[in-house]
Amino acid sequence: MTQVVIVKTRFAPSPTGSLHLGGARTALFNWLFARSKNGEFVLRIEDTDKERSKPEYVEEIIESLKWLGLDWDGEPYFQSQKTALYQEKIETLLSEDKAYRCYCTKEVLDTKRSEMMKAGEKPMYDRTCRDLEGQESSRPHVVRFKTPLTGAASFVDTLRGVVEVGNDELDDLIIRRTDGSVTYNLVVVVDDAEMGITSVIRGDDHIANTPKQVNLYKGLGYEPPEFTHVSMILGKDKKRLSKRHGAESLLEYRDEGYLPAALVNMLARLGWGYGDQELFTREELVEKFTLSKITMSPAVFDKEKLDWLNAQHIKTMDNNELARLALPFVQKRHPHATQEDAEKLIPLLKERSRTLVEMAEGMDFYFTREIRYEQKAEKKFLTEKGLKPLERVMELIENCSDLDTETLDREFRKLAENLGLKLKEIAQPVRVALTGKTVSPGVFEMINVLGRRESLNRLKAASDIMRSIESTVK
RNA sequence: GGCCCUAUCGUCUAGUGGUUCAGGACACCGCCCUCUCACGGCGGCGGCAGGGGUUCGAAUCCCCUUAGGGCUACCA
Repeated sequence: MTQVVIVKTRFAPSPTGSLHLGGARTALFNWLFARSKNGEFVLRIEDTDKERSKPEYVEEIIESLKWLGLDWDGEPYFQSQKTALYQEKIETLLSEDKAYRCYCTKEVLDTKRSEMMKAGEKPMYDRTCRDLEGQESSRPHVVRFKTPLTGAASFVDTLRGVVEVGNDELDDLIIRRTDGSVTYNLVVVVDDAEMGITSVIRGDDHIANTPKQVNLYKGLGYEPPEFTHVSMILGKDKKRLSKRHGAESLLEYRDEGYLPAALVNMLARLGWGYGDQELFTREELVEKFTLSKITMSPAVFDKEKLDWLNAQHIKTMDNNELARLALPFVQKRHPHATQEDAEKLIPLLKERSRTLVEMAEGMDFYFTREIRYEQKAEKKFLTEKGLKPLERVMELIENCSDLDTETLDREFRKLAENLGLKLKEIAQPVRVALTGKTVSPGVFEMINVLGRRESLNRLKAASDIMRSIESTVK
């Protein structure tokens, strides 16, 4: 009988803040590994810190993961609901003499620690209560795990190989607080083991915790899983990413008009590579992802590269889908905009927008009734000299049988030639007339979506201005 | 302080002892394309942190230094 080992990974955030880029990448790697192996990926909320855990953060984390498209198997698991299990494990450790009650107060511990620091010693618990006779459960106490006094704790990291730390470096860690609540190191071990997690993929800030946890695995009679520690994500100043670096929460990127596909691509390429390939779809990532290709060194997050990636994904995305994602951004500027409007305008903007915000801005011309001319644009292009050509353009649009871009292109060129002008000499004034700006989508495309009536209205308005200049001059 | 982790262009990375005076991408700078802005195409700038070993041969292996990061909580 062959035993098939199914891969099972987990993302285990503590709901003490928003999901940030580092956490999102950890989640992504766990998700990718599970999906690439046809395994399971579960979401576990580590809410054992009652003080700092907040339900709204749980909501935000879930919303972020959904936005990225990282779906988990089953229901989210909350550690706060599994206290009985943890208490049972602690009682077992106690009864097996693998843990003990410690009656030292926090104050005593704190002063001892600072004294040790002052004396230049290792600030460790002095194990006063480790071998105390007669353990009273009625007195206030914490429960500490009996870390072996000799030997070493080691584990295999997928990327780094064997990591070993002498047990003399390790403290007797607290596994249950005075108030009876349980602590992180105990709980992760129990859960990872009980849930059957085969591969723990987490931030390398946990690498120093792992040896302690390995001792716990042994003490509880569990087999440790495979560990993979992923590096941190840094800001431009090479410091750990924080508010100072701009967007901290993943949802801020959503609100700035980035595509989930682009964020996933970005996060994957930050600390992982597949030859020279830069652009990946989610499916390709699942297909090509391997743990061994993860980089161990910390990576600096470069927003300019995200911009580029976002533009690339915008360019290749299906128009309808893109319109759906862009619509909220358009409606923020123009509340009456519809899905149809967005779909009509997408082709004009998808080649020239880096974000959905830029895309929505680029659509302004379509929704604006009264064109407000930029001063520089007006002065340069709405001139007396430009009046005649503009009038000819109006005639052209009036008489043009079909306002598709090919016809317009052909007719505009013909007109330019007849007038002895370059195409740009008529295209620029028309652009200003239609948008008030010198930068916009192509004029033929704009005329096409605006339609004959509206295009003529705008050209008429511009020509009136040009005429008034003419009369002032005279 | 102690312990642990990391180190290729400004940034993300390819590279796992020899077809590499180190390849790609972003950014930047030229040129081309062009109705503007973009897109795109072509080209350029730019790197193995430093020092010792090992080896016929080192970006690749080992050691030291330096730099950055983490842990050292009744946080996770």
